[in-house]
Amino acid sequence: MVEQERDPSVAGEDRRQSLVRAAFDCIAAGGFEGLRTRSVAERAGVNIATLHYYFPTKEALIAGVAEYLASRFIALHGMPVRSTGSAALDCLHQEFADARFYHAKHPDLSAVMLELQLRGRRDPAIRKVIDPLIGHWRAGIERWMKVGIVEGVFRRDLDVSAGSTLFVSALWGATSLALSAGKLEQIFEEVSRWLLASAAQLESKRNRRTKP
Amino acid sequence: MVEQERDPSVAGEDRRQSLVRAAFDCIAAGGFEGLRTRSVAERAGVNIATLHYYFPTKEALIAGVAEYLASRFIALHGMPVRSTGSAALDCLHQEFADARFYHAKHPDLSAVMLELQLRGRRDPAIRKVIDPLIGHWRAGIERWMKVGIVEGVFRRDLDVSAGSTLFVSALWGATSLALSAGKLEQIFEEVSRWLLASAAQLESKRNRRTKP
Amino acid sequence: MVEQERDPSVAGEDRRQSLVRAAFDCIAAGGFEGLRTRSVAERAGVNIATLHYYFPTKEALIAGVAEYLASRFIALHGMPVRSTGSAALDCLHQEFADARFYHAKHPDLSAVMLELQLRGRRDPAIRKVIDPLIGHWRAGIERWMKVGIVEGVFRRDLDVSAGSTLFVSALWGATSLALSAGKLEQIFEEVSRWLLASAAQLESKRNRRTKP
Amino acid sequence: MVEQERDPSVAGEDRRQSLVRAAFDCIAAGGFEGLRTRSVAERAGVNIATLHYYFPTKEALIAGVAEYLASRFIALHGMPVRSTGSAALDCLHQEFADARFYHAKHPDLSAVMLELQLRGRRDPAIRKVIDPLIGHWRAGIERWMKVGIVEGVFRRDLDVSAGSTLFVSALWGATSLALSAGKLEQIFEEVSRWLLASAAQLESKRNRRTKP
DNA sequence: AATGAATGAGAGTTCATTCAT
DNA sequence: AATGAATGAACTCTCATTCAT
Repeated sequence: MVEQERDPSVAGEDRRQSLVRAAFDCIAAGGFEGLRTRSVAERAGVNIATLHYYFPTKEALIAGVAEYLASRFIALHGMPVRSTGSAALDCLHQEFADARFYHAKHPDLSAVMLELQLRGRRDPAIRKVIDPLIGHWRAGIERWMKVGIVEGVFRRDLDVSAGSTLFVSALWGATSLALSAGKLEQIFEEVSRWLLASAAQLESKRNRRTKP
Repeated sequence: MVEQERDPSVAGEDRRQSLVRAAFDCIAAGGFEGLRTRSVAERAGVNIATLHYYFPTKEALIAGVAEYLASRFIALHGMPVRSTGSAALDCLHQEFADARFYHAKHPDLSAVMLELQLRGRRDPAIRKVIDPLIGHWRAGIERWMKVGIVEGVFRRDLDVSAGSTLFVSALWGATSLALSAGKLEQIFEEVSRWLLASAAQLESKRNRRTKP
Repeated sequence: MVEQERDPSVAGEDRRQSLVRAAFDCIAAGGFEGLRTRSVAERAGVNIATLHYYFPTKEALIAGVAEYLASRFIALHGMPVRSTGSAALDCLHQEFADARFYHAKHPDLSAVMLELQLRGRRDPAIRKVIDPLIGHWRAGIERWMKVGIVEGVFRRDLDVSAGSTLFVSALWGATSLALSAGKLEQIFEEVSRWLLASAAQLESKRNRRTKP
Repeated sequence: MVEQERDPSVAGEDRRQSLVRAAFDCIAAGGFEGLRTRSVAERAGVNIATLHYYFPTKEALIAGVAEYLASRFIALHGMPVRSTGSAALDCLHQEFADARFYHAKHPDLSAVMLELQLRGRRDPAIRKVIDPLIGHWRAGIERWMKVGIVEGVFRRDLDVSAGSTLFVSALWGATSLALSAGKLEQIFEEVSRWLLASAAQLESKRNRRTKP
């Protein structure tokens, strides 16, 4: 995505970064199947030999992409959702908002994420980066679910371990299936119904949100 | 998975099939990234030129795999789950059972499915096969959700369109993230809590299931 | 040396042979240091991919050259020397004549032999072909030395094991140092003086040879 | 063989020397085929660009190695052999002792010598260094052979020109074929028989040597 | 229907060399 | 004097595809 013209002032770690970014963009555009070191070098505006100066092998470059993705994944967030009165529900809603945000503004991010995760099935080096990322994500969800229960907003009998796994699975599947922003919003409604202590409570929360 | 030894009596459409199956196995084993026509031909026990006699290009072969997958996906099912008294809940439970079944007995099926779906992002020919497959699946879920509502087992206010999408997303994500059979069973509990008209009703259903 | 134009009638084992010969010529011309598979393929009049169809790796090609050399080394001989009355002396003289012959008519043969032998220091696969070749050669010399002793032409106290080793070393060194044909003839005189039972006997033999 | 750690106090001509020595070691270890300027620079503990500051091209570096070899070849000697009473025979015996010495203690020296000599076939710059070296060596042998004749120890009819060539060829061949120390000693016995005026004389010489 | 042989294009990687600093 | 960064050219090897048989 980011076009990178040759720039003599860029050097060292910056050049590494620009190569990783170029590789990232190439993967986003054509998947691993179509990833060519020459294209990456070209996109970064350097010679193919320069790529190998920074990354001895293609694998090393891909590992660099995985790390880069991890950093971007953590850094980016969609617009904050309006409060429902429950910090927990807000937070989970935020996850959906982020997914919409990625889908709309950074489709490459989720594309590369999916590519890496699928490749991770056969590449332990990638698994070592991606699995913790997803694990960390799920753990965060689980923590907020506990908060929601303490808040008295979520069901008492919610199994936070299974629940967070289900939540992550659903969001992952939605990303994988490339659901539209509208669909994402719709299914969040159902997620709310699943989590909230009562339908009545949900309604009161929603009203507060939509009529502030 | 299916070992295919060269058999002189096999001819015509059968040879096509054996090539598609070989390609399927290759994709299951190494993904698209590692798919080599030579490996496919070898696995099918024929010459590489023979492969090209039946499939002019690699793309055509892959399209064949997509169609083959569609047929297998519909045909296979896991062991039937025990009845909960609700045909609808049974059916959705069956979906989870099938996912477990694929995961355990036919990991190649879900692997190839995931590969194809991801590739579909860049390949309209594949999308044309995979998207209807998933759409058909979701529609089936939606129909059963309606039945569940009519049965009086599922919540009245369940949005069957969003609900079926959420259900499919969750199951797809679970497959993609390679959740264990145990985890799958756990998250189905939460899916039940989400769908059922009341927690009490769930309990009564569960009791009937576990103590028949 | 042998230019090889693309010839559709050439196929199978013949093509292998033409590739080996081309590699042989390349090594003769530029040593291992300058051996390029592309040059070999070009010289054989085929595509580089064809070379790899017959020889999966460069190493395999080199092994083929070693075997080819072994066969040529055995097959070729210089003009037969005039008899001195001693079969043994004639035979050893013949060895020198062969060396002259190689030097004059097949300089590539000795060049490749030297290259292979030097490479053998680091390449067991080559040693396995070259060492037996030299060993076989030395054993032949040793046998003839024994004959010479029995004939009464060679010294009684000649140590045939050390002697044959010395003989081979000298001839190998002479080849390596690229001695001229004239020099080779001269040093054979000294070899004769070393081997023969007496100087007188040598003279009488030589007279018989030069004045038949 | 000579490990050369980066030393800031080393400069100018010394740095050149350390690079040449590093190149020498690399050739000894892997031959010309495997000679990489980067490895040489690394071994010398300097940057690859520094190597090119001192040697504009790889060829120049190799030429430097050839000269370095010439200097080392002259400088080194094996343990002095016990006297046989003949200075000439002692000297030739010393040559064999030196060959054994090189073989045992400085295998790199003979390895590089062989590599250079073989490369000299295609590289006039190397020939210009190596040929005089061997010529000088042969001339020395020839001088000692003359001394041996004057001493009355060597045969009167010994052709010192051919003889010295034969001697050098044999020793060169022995080195090339990597004869063991034992074999070298054995073949020297035969060399003695070839050179000495009579077998009786040899025996008397040997007795004097072994029972001093 | 089936194949062995052949290939053009291109893959990842290497290497001697250069250049700004 | 010395170097990190950069590169063009070339390397071995691969692969989908073609073609004569």
